Amino acid sequence: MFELLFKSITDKIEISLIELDSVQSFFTTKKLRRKQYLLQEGDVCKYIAFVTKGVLKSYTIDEKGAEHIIQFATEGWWVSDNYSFLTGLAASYTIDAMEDSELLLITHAAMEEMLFAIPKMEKYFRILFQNNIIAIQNRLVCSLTQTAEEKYKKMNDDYPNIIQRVPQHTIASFLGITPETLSRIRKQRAGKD
Amino acid sequence: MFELLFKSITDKIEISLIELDSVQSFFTTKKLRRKQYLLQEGDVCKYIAFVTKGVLKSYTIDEKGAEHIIQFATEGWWVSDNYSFLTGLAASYTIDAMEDSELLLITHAAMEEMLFAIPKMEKYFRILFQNNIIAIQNRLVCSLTQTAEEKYKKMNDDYPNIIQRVPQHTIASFLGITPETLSRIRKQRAGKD
DNA sequence: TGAGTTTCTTGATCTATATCAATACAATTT
DNA sequence: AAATTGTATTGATATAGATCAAGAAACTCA
Repeated sequence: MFELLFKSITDKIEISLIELDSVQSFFTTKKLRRKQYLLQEGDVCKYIAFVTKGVLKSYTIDEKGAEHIIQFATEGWWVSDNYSFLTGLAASYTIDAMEDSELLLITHAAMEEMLFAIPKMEKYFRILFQNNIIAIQNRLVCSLTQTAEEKYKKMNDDYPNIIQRVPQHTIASFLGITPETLSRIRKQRAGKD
Repeated sequence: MFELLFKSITDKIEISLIELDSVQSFFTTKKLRRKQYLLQEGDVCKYIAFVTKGVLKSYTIDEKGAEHIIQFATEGWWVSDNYSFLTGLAASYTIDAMEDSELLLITHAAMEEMLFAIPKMEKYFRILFQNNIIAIQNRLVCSLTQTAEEKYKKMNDDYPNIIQRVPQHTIASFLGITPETLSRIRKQRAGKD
């Protein structure tokens, strides 16, 4: 259950088994069925979640009811509405499971306690977030500069795994294009590469 | 010189004056003239920089020589190519000054030393980066969902200050639209609000 | 199993924004 | 002050991708 989290931590910082054991004690586990919510827009994001199994998506919903995907989270990734989690204010993102999933949850209070008890975990999260910034900025550049086809190709190269596990119209939303456009791109591309 | 940095720190964590004094010792100062580079694409990003005066932009350059703005940094903001800074590999962003500017610089080695000497600075950067993620994700959502006019209006609301200090075609690039489109939007909008 | 839902495809049409081009204006530099 | 360079405007035209619409697969779950 905790191996993936421990790996994520030991990849970034030096930490003893005893301390890892202590880290573990601040988390609770949760299973989500496909389509179940972890967080609904307007609620307060009580936990940040580490995915040990499954796929989740976080997204906004516009006036027309269309979803705009912020992030996919699979095994080994964190997911939350950072803004709501930090401030305690209403979340603007919805998070739900796209497959039956298993999570490690930590509340805001438990997080504070953990960081106080094991200060080196600050470093873990600092590095985690720094890597995250790099990834999101990269995605932002792509969204500003690339054509629909280039975006899809890059998605294929970077996250082949996600493409296989997630419906096509959800990929389209993640890339900021319509499902119709993605369908046409795939048709054109068939056979390429 | 260091007041703005100290403010940024004390806004986020509890820290003594003695420790702040120690923080200060890890930085060097630098002045940049308008149009001078802090970092050129392909070089290694040796420093992260805290802006105490002026405006900088970080951007990529495409095959056609067009700039795509990643970020503006004014007084009180950090700027760097995080990826290059962390890995020591070649930077994909260029950073230069749009006004005569003053910076506080810290090298990778000095940063490591500082975080070792004053571990609570990990918390400062963790919070800084967490806030950064919120901001970039927010920008990403806007770039995926909003029209050119909505983007420009939001930019006006969120960063009126930047709009006044930065040429219009650079704002356009930041928003992912052409200068011509921005010019037309401004014409239409004249008188609105 | 089969009725309902969800997802994908394809075609016809529309539109926001890009591109190309020319001019005018403003700000630096010599 | 002239020359150079950078910036903004405006018009004409092109186009990538959106939207609308309808049918075909592909799943799910009673």
